[in-house]
Amino acid sequence: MGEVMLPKGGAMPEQSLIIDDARHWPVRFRKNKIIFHVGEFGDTVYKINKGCVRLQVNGVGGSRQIVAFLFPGELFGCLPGVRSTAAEAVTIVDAEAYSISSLIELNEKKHGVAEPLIDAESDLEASLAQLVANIVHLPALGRLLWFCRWLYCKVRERDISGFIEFPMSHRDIGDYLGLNAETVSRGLKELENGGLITRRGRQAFILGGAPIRDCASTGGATRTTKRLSVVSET
Amino acid sequence: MGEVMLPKGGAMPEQSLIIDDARHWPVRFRKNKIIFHVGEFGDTVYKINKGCVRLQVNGVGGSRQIVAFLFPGELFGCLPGVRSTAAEAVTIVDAEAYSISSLIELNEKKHGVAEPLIDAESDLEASLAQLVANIVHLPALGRLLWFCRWLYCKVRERDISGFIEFPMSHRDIGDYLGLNAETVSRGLKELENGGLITRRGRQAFILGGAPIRDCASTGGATRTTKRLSVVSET
DNA sequence: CGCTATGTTGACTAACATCAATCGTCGTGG
DNA sequence: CCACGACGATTGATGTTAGTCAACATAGCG
Repeated sequence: MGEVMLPKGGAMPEQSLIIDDARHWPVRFRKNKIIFHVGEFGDTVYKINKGCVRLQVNGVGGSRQIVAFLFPGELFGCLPGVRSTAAEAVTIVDAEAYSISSLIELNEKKHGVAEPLIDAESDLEASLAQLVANIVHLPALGRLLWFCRWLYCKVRERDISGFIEFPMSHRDIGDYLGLNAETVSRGLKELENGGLITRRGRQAFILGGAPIRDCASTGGATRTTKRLSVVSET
Repeated sequence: MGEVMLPKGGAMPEQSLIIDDARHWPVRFRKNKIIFHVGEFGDTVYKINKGCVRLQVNGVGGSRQIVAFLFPGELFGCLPGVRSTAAEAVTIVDAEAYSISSLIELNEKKHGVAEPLIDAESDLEASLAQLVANIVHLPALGRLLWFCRWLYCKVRERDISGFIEFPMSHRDIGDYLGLNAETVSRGLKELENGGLITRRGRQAFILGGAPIRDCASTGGATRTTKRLSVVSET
């Protein structure tokens, strides 16, 4: 109780290999390309090889709510039927596409095919629920810190000094966390001032010097650690 | 674009009858009884016959985030494996429990068994995404009006004058909409003053005199209809 | 009949959205 | 190679909304 669940770090492509016996083909999407719309009928499952995908819905007044960012090794579009969210490429995306009919066929011959798909949807629901909880109960700084820690677990590509890079814009981050781009900018600056993250250039950062789980106990950030500290009680 | 999706009104028990060939048994939960916890392994699907169930996660600092309210005819716990949310009975609940292994078995003999389950999860994801979007982009009054309209579609039990009753407390509503109980109370009062809803006694209400789709154009509420009007452009 | 949970109302405050202006970077085309 | 334009990031000033704290009312339940 009271802890914030971080997704299991890193992609697990080995688990998804079971489905590779089904018919599949490579696809590539350019930046900001719409992969599928909300409400359209879908019979294709995707597995990301490279890049970052966002799932989103169109909110009121043309606003956009991003509900998930997906990274290599992850599956999306696993439930056949009407798409409950839209999918767009944040960066250039290389993915494998699987036809659902082929997966169903395969599932009848071999058990365990459906499991990665079910797990993917289960994870999506869990992370969505956590997202709502965090948006509602954490202040802007807390949400940003949570996002940075989450991203740090997800993104495996690091440069020589351990920096990772934001694949998405501040506006994307804001549309995910329920903030606007200005607040994202201010918040990241404040986290940097508090020693919780370090930035270099435009969009590279690592979590502050200490190990991840201690990040809230480092730094003398005064008011920042008030409700922020709750986030790191893993 | 820009519209708020309301869930398809009313329960559709006839669709779920396909799964009734699987092994199932009646269960009853008392008010506030925990049906399953988040993170525990689940091999049971439930179909509500009577009452109201909430799905929720425990947020930071002991706070609670409700992610869905479910009503008669609806299924929950459809994905086998680890529960991504907890489930609790809002009222006394009568439900049917189905063992997943029995459903899987049945699915191999007869097609279409999995569809109601998949649809249930698809609906859950869609409504969760809409919930996030509405929490982020609508002010308190807008969220409450959206909730009332949604409830009015869902709850089929009405008394002679068309009133329906809130099954859940103001705190529950607040934990769903990202508001606190005080704001819920104030907001409902303001909606009533604006003629958008009518209350009688503690928790009964109907949507204001006009047909539902015109509810935002009725009433002279001045500032209320500013961003509220967007909600009703169906 | 009292206790507890829930709902209501008021005053105050802080956090974040909004608007606006500026800067930096990248990509394109002359 | 440089000029231009577009997009994203940054910074500042200001206002509104809803959270918080507190007190009280009411209903439900034993």
